[in-house]
Amino acid sequence: MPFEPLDQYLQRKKKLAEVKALGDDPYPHKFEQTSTPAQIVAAHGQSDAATLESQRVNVHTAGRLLTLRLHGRAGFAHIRGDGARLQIYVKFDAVGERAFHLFQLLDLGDIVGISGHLFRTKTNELTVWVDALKLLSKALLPLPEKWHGLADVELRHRQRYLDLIVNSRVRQTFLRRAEILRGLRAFFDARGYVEVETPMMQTIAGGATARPFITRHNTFDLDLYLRIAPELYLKRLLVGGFDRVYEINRNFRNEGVSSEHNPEFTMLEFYQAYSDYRDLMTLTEELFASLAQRICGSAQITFGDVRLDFSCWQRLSMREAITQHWPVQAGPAPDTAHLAALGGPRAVATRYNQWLQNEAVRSSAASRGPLLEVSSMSDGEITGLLFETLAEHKLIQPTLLYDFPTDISPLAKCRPDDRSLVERFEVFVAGMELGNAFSELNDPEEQERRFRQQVARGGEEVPREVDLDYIRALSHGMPPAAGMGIGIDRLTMLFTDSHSIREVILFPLLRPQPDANQ
RNA sequence: AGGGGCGUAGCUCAGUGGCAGAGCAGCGGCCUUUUAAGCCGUUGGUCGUGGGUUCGACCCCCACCGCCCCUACCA
Repeated sequence: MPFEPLDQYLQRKKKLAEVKALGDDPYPHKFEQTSTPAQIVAAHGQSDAATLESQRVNVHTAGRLLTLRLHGRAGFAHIRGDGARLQIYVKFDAVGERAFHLFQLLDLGDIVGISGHLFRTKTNELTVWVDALKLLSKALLPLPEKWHGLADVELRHRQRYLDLIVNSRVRQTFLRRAEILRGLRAFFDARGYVEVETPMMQTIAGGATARPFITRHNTFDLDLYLRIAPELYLKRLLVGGFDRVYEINRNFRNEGVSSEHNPEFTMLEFYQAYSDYRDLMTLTEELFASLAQRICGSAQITFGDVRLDFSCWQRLSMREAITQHWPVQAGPAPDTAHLAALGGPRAVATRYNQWLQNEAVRSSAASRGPLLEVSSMSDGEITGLLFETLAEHKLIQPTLLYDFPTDISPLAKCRPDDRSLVERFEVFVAGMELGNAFSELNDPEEQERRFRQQVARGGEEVPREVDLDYIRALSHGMPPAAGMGIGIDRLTMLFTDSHSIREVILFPLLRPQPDANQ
């Protein structure tokens, strides 16, 4: 079917017919490439004209035509393959009438195969002196503008293929994402972890609190949820005797989109038997430092206008974070003992709300933020909310935040000395939550009790029923273990200096356009 | 979901209450070492969509659609 711009589409169809009339197949099956443009540039980018002349390096290579400068009976062009640009020179005398005619029929965006030898032009650019030319694929649609490229963010995401052709930074970002995944696998493989895959379609969406997507299996006549976390299955594997497992794959959460959220996102989850969350704190610091080293060549990386140092971590309890980031204008900061006391968090939240209201009265302008709605919340939930409101986005340098309230951590083991807290920490960098880890609760009776509490409280983010098979698995005995989840998309944002999650997901979810098929 | 911003040629962008613009891409020429090639000529528009105000709307007003940013939910 013809696409816009129609005039150019039809023009290119006409050229395609002329190519066929020359006896050429515009879509041949293969082309023997001896080296890619990237390999040629890498191997000969430094060779001078005399060296190239004496060596006479012959190449067969291919790529997409990006620029074209015709000078009558000769012409220059750039092709790009494997991420690198290579100039080619096509001369009537060198290729003959028929091939030169084919050359004149080419459009920007066509994919061509060429053979010839390397030389340097007057301006000293490495160039292929073409002696044979073949069209490998006709492009019926034009490329975006060669100088400014494709800037419209929406178009870049909807037509990522164009973005990748035209914007080399985008290619670099996704190559780096792949390198991060390789680095993660290398890290865990080297430590004796087994990579596994667990169900993404589940009958009970557990392992996190989030609204799930629902889908349907026809033959079983069964509603299924797309998983919100692999956690409960990975821990079944701990029961089964895989003492170290990891999984890297998609989770699906039916929530809004933002620069830090996409409904499907990639998580790494790993579990390590006979360990607790302290071991994972150490492991986390090693992991981030080794990734930074592997990806950026240093433990320090640049993100926006800040320098992040992964060789130097801050460890902070949730209560300390609230105390430290309490707004000075709102009066004296609450101390951690106050936050730990029964009813303390509620009193602190009330004081915060009163300050907000006074502030709103004083300056008729917009208030500093919405009031905290804490009436139906427990102390632990309020503590979590206070942290998110006051401190989360201020944790820029790598931080391990620990001492989470038990009420917001149904899968974590309590601290032996304080049952209102669990052995859990989260990783914050650049104001983003990147990871979540804890000592895994393996007492089946306590786990069942906590699940039942959750279900009783209800809400769309909580499963409607208890995952009894998981409780049964725990009842067979799960070794003491620690586990962690790391958001790969956000991790990639950090290491590619990207400030929207949509820049690190090849095809982020966008609302379909009504005329998308026209 | 709420607030703010944006939407003009295939792409990148100007523009004004009074004939719709440029560069690139395209098309026709000239050109056998150019590189944002150049020179001459030229095609291309439902100005996001639908209403309204006006003698007249791309411009002002309203609604809707899409994207971006902030806030909320969330990782």
